[in-house]
Amino acid sequence: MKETSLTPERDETIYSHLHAAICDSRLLPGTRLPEDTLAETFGASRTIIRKVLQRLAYDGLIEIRPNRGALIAEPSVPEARDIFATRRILECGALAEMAGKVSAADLAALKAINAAEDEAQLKGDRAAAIRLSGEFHVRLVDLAGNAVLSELVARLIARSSLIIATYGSPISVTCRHSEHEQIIDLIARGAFTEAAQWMGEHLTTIERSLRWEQETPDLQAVLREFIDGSAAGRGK
Amino acid sequence: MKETSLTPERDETIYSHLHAAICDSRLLPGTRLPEDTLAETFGASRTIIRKVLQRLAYDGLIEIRPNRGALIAEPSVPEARDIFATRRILECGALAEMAGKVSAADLAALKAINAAEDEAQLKGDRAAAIRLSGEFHVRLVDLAGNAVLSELVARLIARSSLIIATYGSPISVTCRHSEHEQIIDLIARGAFTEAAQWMGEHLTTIERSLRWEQETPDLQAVLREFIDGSAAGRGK
DNA sequence: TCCTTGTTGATTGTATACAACCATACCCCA
DNA sequence: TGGGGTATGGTTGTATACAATCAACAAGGA
Repeated sequence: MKETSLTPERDETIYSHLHAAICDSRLLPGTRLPEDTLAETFGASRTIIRKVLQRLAYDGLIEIRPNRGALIAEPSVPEARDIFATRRILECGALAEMAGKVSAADLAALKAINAAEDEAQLKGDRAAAIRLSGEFHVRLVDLAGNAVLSELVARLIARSSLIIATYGSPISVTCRHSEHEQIIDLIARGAFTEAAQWMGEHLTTIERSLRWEQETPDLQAVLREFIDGSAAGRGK
Repeated sequence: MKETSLTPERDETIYSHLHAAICDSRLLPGTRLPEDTLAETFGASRTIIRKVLQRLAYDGLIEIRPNRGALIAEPSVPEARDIFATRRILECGALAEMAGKVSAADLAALKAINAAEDEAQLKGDRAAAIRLSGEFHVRLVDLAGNAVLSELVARLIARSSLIIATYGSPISVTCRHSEHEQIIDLIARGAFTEAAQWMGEHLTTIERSLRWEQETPDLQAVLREFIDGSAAGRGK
């Protein structure tokens, strides 16, 4: 891959690199992003880095705390629920507006993505599986032919990968292959209402597979348990 | 109006000033926004102005052309249609999730906004009427209790004011008072499904009241017609 | 031991200088 | 007279220097 594009739009390439790294869970929530480090890494000045960081903050992928620097966002539980609820509204709405706009080639492209995701899952490539799963949802919404809608959904899906990185269990974090297949079949049959209903349940399934409770390491309780254990069992 | 806030977060205040000016149609689509001029006006350096402009560009309220500066965005017809279609999906979806969350105080607040809009309309204060009409929609969606959804809708409504500024006829550009009233009534009765349906039709009504045709002065056609007219003496 | 307070190092916030670029206007040549 | 190449002014793009801020640490006193 090109290391740095010397000519134009360095900020664009830096942005996409960071965006990809976050969505692939190669940069985990909570990771700090000092401007100097990034500037050195990408061979750019802090001015460029700053522009990129602001854009990522708008996307909700990082958080910029005044005077304290940027870090990969850690979505709160309410925020995560809101994101999935909004995705349900948007993606189901997209399906409802898709009637008569879907070609056979579109369906074939979706199937290809689905197959690639399946393969990645079998090979144990978790990052690729998550990325392809997201791409399936994005491409699906694209079929509605609404650029504004597509962009909103793409952003929410990027944030969803942060949610999965924060709350997902190591296994079964991504969509079940069969559910995507089912949606494709329903669209092929022109059953858009049923497809939308399936999509709603599909997203609910993903949301349910997350572990909301583990948030907040609960330092107090952990330490107390440790002290109790050492006090009752072996002396200090 | 306050000229400059000397203390902190100048960018925030500058942003909100510009945002308000755009949404109130005091800055019309196509207006150029040179960095120097803005910097001088607000008493800040170009660094601050740049940050604000990027944020406005992200909101879709201005367009930044590389090396050529920023200008108030002029939404294209397809973009405008997409924005309204997306609003329909989101606002109707919000209504559907509102069951059991609406208090009497919420309804009273909506009625107050509606009354204020009505008053502004009677007084002929077009800017205030547009602003209050938008505020009604935003506050309504807030009742769903989904912060992510609220933010998306708020952004789309801000862009809608640009659409109205570009394509709206001088009269009847804003929502009809009675339609907002009707939605409040339906919510008060707990008829959220009907309210969502009404909202959909309401947004379609707004969209239909715009004049899509006048966009693109159609230079080619105009000139050809002119030439034909002078050449043929009258017409074809 | 705990709390307070001053210092220090690192990091971000802002302004400004300079380079790059585009659009206009001008001039020369056919 | 018109077309094309070229200066020029004005505007944006980028880097860097400096100021402001915060967190961590150390030292002093109760």
